[in-house]
Amino acid sequence: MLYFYNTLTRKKEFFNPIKAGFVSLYTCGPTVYDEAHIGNFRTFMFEDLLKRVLILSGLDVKHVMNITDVDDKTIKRASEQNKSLRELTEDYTQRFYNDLDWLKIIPADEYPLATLHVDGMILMIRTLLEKGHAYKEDDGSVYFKVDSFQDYGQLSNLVFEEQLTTSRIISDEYSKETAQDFALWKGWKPEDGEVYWDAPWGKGRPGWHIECSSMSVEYLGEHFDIHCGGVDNMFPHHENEIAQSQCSSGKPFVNTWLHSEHLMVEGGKMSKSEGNFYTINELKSQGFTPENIRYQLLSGHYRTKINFSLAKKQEGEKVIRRLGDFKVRLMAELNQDSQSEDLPAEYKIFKEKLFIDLDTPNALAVFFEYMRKMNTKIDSGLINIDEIVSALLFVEKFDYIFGIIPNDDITPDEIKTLAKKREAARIEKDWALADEIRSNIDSLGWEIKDTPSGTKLSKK
RNA sequence: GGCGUCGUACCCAAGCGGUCUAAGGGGCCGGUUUGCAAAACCGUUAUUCGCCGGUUCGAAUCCGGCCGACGCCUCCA
Repeated sequence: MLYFYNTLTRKKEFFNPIKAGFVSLYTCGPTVYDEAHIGNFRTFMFEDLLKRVLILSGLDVKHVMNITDVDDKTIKRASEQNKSLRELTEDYTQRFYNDLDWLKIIPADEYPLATLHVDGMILMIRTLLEKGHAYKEDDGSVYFKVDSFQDYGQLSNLVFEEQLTTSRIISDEYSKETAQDFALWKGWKPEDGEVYWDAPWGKGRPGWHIECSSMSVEYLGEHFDIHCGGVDNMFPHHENEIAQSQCSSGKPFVNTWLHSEHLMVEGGKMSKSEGNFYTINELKSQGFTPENIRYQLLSGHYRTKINFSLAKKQEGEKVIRRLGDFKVRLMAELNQDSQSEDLPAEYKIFKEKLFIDLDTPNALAVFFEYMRKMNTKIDSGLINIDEIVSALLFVEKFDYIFGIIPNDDITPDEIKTLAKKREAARIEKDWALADEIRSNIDSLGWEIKDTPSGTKLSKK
């Protein structure tokens, strides 16, 4: 039983896929004119979480994420750097994939590039023109006629007559009938250089919103289950997608819209135009691990603003170490065979938390309490093999969702050899030598712990 | 100006009218355990939920006002 907060209705709703057992999921991807920042990845991480929870619940997911590889910014950046549009966007797209991989985000099934799907967009624009939802301007641009779609504003809950005319609207360089009309097609201008496609109404390039409408239809059909993005995409991007898609197909577009809140940095929104952002590479060089970033991003609920902070890094390190130690401890107790495949009762509660609008903070709390309970049992020696096995199964499920338990043995041989020498010294009760070796290991960046189940090494 | 979110311990963060003398995590301090250290475990850290009123038998939770932070109103995850 899955429930999600649907932006369209502003309520938590029971999730019922269009086709039983299958979910069609579209998530707005990056504009590849620069490296993505941690704020962007908050959204991609949330979408990954959503996908993992859908899969955990037993559904098959088809996930499509677009890559915006043509727009004002990409064209501008390419020309500044004296590169072709293709060179620039391929580079940043690759970096984006690398960052996703590093963060342990499950890849989408499809990453359609806007530039390879212009034909579909032209078709959709033609339909909109034919149906009277769009009009051409003298410069070769085509605009969507917002007045022609009665439900415009339903997602973002905006009433346009009352809107303040902001400087951005006033300075809008395109001519159109009414301020809120938006571009489906942008007529070619000299600064676009080589970047243009031929359309029946003249050469130019697609507007931003049309790519998602067109590509989602192509990969998921006219009517699909879930569409998500950051809150800032609610308006205008998603609002415009709804308008385009519903007017062209005459059918409902998306059943469930999910939006993640912004990531803040020093109390303000992280954004490229403000210049206050961290890229993944910057965080890497600050010593962040993927697990630590995942912990920071997943320990708050996706619909609340969270502040990304270096201060929370220590907290993350501690939590990750505890979880890793717990897993190692369970493995060490795994000394007999067991046929048990049962998960502990707490797993059911854990799942229920996640199934109600991705409640990661409470799911974490459930797991931590369980972990404490199990540690106590192991301490007391009153644990049986079935409990160990089911705990390990729970750990596996837990980490499938959170992905914050680091991968196993990465200890270099040099350190292992030292640890063995120290073990020998300890058996001889040569504490001085044992301590000397320990401090030696310490200075090499590794920590040694003597536990009831043996000596353990971990990276500091 | 319009729409909207948030303000809970030293820090992060649940809570959505009674089970709240408020979960979970980090930190601090004290303890058990241990060759020492670490880990693990136990205890301690909010009679109180930005402030002021109201509704109610009952409010962190609902309503009103105020203060403060933040977001959207066509670049934006």
